Amino acid sequence: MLSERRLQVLRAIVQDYVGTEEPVGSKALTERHNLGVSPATVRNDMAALEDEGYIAQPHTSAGRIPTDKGYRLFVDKLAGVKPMSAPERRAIQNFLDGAVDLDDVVARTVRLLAQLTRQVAVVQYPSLTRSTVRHVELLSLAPARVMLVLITDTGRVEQRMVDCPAPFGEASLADLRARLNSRVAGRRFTDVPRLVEDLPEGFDVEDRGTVATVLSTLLETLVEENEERLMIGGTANLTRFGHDFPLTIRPVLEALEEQVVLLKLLGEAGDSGMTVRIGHENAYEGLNSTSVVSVGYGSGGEAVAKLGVVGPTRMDYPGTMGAVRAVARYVGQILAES
Amino acid sequence: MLSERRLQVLRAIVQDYVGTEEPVGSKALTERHNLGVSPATVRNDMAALEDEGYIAQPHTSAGRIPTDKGYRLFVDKLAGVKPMSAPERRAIQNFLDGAVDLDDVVARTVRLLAQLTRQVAVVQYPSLTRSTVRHVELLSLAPARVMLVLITDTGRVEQRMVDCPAPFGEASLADLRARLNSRVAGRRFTDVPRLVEDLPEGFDVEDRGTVATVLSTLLETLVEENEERLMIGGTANLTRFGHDFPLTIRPVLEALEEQVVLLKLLGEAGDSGMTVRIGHENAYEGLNSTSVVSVGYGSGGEAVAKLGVVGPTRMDYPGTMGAVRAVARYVGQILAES
DNA sequence: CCTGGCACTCTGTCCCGCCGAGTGCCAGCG
DNA sequence: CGCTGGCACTCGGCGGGACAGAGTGCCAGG
Repeated sequence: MLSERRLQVLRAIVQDYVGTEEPVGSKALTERHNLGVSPATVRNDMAALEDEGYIAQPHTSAGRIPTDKGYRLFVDKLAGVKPMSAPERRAIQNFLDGAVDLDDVVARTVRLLAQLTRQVAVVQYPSLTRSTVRHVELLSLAPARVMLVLITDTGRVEQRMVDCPAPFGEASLADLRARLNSRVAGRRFTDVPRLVEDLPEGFDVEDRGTVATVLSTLLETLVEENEERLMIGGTANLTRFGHDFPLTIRPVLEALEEQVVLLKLLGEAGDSGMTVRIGHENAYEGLNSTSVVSVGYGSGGEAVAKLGVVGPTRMDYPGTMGAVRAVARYVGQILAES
Repeated sequence: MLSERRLQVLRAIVQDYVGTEEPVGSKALTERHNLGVSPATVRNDMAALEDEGYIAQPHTSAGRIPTDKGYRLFVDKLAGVKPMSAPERRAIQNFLDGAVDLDDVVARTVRLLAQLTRQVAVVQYPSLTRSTVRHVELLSLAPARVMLVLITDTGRVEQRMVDCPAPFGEASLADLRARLNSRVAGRRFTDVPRLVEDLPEGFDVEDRGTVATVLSTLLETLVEENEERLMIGGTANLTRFGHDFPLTIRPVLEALEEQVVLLKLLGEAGDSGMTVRIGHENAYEGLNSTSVVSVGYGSGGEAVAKLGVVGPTRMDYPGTMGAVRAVARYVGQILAES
């Protein structure tokens, strides 16, 4: 167990290193933080912290920098979440309130997060899985061709074309539309399969095939759309990454383009509360020198999707976490209102 | 007027510089291209080319590099468009054929372009302006609340919420839906305003306000959606930009995030044929050290949107132009089929 | 357990000199 | 008149050496 002062030293090292981007030495530490002890003492503490793996030296006789393990301890025990100031909160709210539709909400959220944190922002579109059906519309485009439109409570619209096995009259279509909506409107997506299971039985034999086809397309849509979309922004902030540029930035840009990677990344994060993944804690190799701060957001108390930022492990964790949390909260409110 | 040989020298300089990324000198030129003359002669030619502003020296006694003006001449007069090889064409076709919907087509196109050119790819979604209406759907969500869904022939779906000035019955809604579709289905977006102008007149007085509201929302959607969307990819290729990294790359990343800038960029490009904007020819300052190669694409003979790539002025113009042209052609085919 | 002192180790940087690539110019040649 | 070889000059890049500064580890004393 580390003594209280050693923890303070670690905290000071993290703070200074985040601020200056340079390895921090014992003398500078005692000058900038009044620890009440001499540099020599701090040196002993640093040696201990290094033994434990919390900090490291780039080379002999250089200052120390925190390791991933050091940041982890810092985040878990030494630093809180820095709340946004009142003006900041107002600014967030104003900015998000201007959104006109779901796309706009997501787009604004990305911009906002990127600006607030000066890092790369990632926002997942509200997931279908946890949302509910507002309406299902069926349109006859040709005798044996139906367009299926699915509208969700988060304002998202998905459409699919259905080729029917047999011609399907307007009357039957209207009938199906009515029955379908009465069963699934307002229900959760996950419940839909169960709810429509026996629906074909109420129809004429010659229409059953078509009904079944439409239903299976609907279910397909629900599943497929779990291949969720996301939006990223603030990549220009990557230029503030470090000096050893191309090498660090390249894999990050690649990762950001691979939506699959990002979705997995967000998916792995805990479902409730804020998750911080530091450096090598990220499964994807290209992100080993970055940290990901993410949190779920949603219209009710329940999270429907996640958002977060990707930045260098050397980031201002309290500030970033504060911004991420605040933005998630307000986005949730906006979604609940609309 | 420049002599034939001087043009050859310019061409050789561009080719070598693009290949090596290093200023090219007279000796190296005579060795790598058999111009049939001595370095001294080439030096005289280079001096002339420099006087005319086609090439420049980074410092006294260094080799020459092409200027924007030099690239311009190269593109206009000295180099053709390098056609894709047969296997490449097959690969393009195979890759694009796998797409399942419009989003997928665009996404695949971006990836493909980025890979082929090893640069940043930009693909504009097919514009609504030039496409036609497939169907307009109206859904009653509440007595005085209607959802408007617009489906285009390119498979795009847009939806808007409409708050009506007065309650609107199901029967009226069905009536409006039917009349609206009979007028606009299959018509071009640009014709819609004219076609629906007198529609409210056929309705009861108490419904006219609502009908007008719905129509104006529809028209709004058409206009607003001219704020067209686009997709970009291959930003990781920016890392191959040059040595003076952060300075060059930052404004480019910023420009890429500003969809407005990009749309303007594509919009400024000529409507027919391929457009190449080199360095300072780009109005946006952040892109002064990049070139933009763009071309329209579309399902018929007509362009419905544009696509292109953004790369360093020092790029392989013939190859890039060939790839851009080929991709645009195949995307057009895909759109025509679906 | 903390402190001041001391010797040691590195890195980053500046300076210098050299090398090589490239140039411009000129006189000569076909 | 245009091409060529030769020549003197310029300049950036690179390697070596010296130096300063920051930081460390260790030790003896309070």
